[in-house]
Amino acid sequence: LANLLTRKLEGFAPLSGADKDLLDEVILPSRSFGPREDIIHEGEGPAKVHLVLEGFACRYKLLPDGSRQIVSYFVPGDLCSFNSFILRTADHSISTLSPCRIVEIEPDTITRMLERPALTRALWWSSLVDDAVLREWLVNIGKRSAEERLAHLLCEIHLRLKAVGLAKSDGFEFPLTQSEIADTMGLSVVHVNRVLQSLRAQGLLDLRGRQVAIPDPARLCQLGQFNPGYLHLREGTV
Amino acid sequence: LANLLTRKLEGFAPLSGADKDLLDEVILPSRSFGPREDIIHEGEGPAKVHLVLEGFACRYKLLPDGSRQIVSYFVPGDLCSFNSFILRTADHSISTLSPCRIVEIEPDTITRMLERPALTRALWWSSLVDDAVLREWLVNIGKRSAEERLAHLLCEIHLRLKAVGLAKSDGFEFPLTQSEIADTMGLSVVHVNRVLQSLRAQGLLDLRGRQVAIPDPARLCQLGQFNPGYLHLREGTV
DNA sequence: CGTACTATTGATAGATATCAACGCTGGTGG
DNA sequence: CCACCAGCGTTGATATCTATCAATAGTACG
Repeated sequence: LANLLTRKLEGFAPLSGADKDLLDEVILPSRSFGPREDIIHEGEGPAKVHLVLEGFACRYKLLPDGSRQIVSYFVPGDLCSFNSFILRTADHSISTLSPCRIVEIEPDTITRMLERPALTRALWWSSLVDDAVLREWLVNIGKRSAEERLAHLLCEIHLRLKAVGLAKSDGFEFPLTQSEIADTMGLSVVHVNRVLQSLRAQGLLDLRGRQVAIPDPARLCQLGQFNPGYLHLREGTV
Repeated sequence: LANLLTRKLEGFAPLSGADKDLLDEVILPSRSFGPREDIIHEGEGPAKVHLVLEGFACRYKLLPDGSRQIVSYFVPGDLCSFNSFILRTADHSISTLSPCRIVEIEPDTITRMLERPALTRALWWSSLVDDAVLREWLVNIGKRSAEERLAHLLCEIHLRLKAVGLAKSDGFEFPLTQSEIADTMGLSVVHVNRVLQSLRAQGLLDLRGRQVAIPDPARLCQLGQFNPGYLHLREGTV
């Protein structure tokens, strides 16, 4: 299992040996989290930066009526709370979805990383890609039907997981609940269930247990109007 | 008319005299744009960074069916295309909404700004706040009814404009078309029109011409579940 | 073997989109 | 100066999508 962070940051530009050594050091002590465990609570002050090594996590916001909107997923290789390094208080919470292995990076270490121009640029790039994903999610929820939304989401996750070597070309492990998918897509659980069945019936997507099968990725991309440009991956990784 | 960029960046932390001098120099040559004029096209390579001095602009993405989703607004003091400084190609377009006065900042100048730690941090902070706004938009579109959405949007713009001295406590200039609002909120024009009428009838919001009146901001905030924390403004500015 | 969460199904209600039409306004050209 | 035109706001009628409510069945887990 190579260094996922290195692998991800090199999706932007190659790093020097010294940079990679530092990254190897960064990911040393990792911690296990159970599923549905909060990592950062809304309103908390600056904290460590978190890096997901294994499992799925998410950023979410709670609404007054108790419902929640998930605003990002984190898959292995993703940095979660980089912004908490700068902002005074978190405006959202972060929690695991599945069991996770996570590195908690100390502010000092971050500072050391930011002393290296190539790393700084790579981290910056990475956070800009996160922004791009967020914008695409906004488009997804704002403009697409429930069926298109789900197709698009699964295409995105598929590609993101492939980029870190965690997906086969015809499927991947996806340990989310239908209710969590609903919270992500701004849909009700019932409707998510029906749309998933419809996709299954069309042979586009089979989500059962913690496993997704995508028999024909191209067809799913077409339905979801999925254009991977916003992920800013290098050619080889797509 | 003070330097809006300075004013905005000092919303994070005070800047030194030298930093402010540099910012004063940065905003020197500005350019006028008409309404509905594209500034950056999706797919273009790295370009200048843009700073809005006057007017409203937006970031948007086009969909295959020709409709568009607006994913951010830019008001005076906002930096538009900071990411194009790093990413290879833009995954979205930027265009004016109203007539605008805009500064085009050369990459060299940006580099000079980034040589100053306090400015770097302030710019970073600013982009993190943009992210936070984007997340809140996602919540807005994902979870709130059309009426709540519009209320929330107008509360946000109200506060953002107040932070740069461009709004009175009971209203502001808002030169957007109902169709542009619809493209922002993931709603149809017709529905936006009806919701606006309903809000007007409730005495919460009067949008006519290019002017918005908000007789009772507190009541509007309540309807929109608007909690300004995500804007990360300093106390004084709220 | 309960208990609790997850997936599923049916029936119904509500919100929002779509289609079509019309008036108003500001600008433009004759 | 007036007539025309395009874009915007508005209205009504209807269709579609998605939420909500309620109930049941499967599944994991102590």
